[in-house]
Amino acid sequence: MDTQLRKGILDVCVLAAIRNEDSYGYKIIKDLNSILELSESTLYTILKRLEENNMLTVKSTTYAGRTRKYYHITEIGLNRIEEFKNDAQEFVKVYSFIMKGKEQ
Amino acid sequence: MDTQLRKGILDVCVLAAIRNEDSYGYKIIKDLNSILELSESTLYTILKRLEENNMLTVKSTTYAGRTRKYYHITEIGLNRIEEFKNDAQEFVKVYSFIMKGKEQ
DNA sequence: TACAATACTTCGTGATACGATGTATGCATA
DNA sequence: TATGCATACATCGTATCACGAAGTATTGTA
Repeated sequence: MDTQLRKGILDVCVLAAIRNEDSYGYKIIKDLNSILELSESTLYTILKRLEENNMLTVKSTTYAGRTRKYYHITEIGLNRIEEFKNDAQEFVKVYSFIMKGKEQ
Repeated sequence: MDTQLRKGILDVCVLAAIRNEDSYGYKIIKDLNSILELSESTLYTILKRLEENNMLTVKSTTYAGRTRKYYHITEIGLNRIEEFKNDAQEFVKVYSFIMKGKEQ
């Protein structure tokens, strides 16, 4: 997929990956893998940003001797997903324009 | 619309705006206005990039004493629009994942 | 004689994805 | 026991991008 378009959905994908249950970096990558390939550097950059924007909270734990950070979505994060619905509708409108060369 | 998502469609929108007939900056803004607001600085940046990427060609003219640059889409530009179709399909897949929390 | 509309240009800034690289542990297997 | 792979997170630097601000110049209009 085109890099720029990708940028528009990565954030929300990560939020969606932790919406139903808390998860951690490595698992998020595996879970998203079938729908969207994503490197570690990219994911951790996004997770950091999402935390700064209060879209998720972090809890550090230790599992089998390894550090593991669990991410939990916040109300603001859930709202972000909802807003994406509207954006997707706009996207479809613009898509129609692009394909048919005319609006609606 | 979210800035990042916007970035993913701006290029293709501009290409779509000149697909059926050559056009110039000021007119492109007016034409796209109903579907997508777009400032001059943004558009001219995009047009320059599209030219550098050989997605369009430019022909300078003078109309009523004012400089007017006509942009003409190339084969590569048309291909870009076609590729966007595939990207849009992927987008829809990812959208389903985000909304339903599951693939397919 | 102002002011709006037309038309294009340049500069600087803040976001962003991502490759490269690094650190550290547990586990299988040769 | 040594090697390599999977797990797990972190940081740095770079390229790309949209966009506001500001500027230049002409035509038409109130």
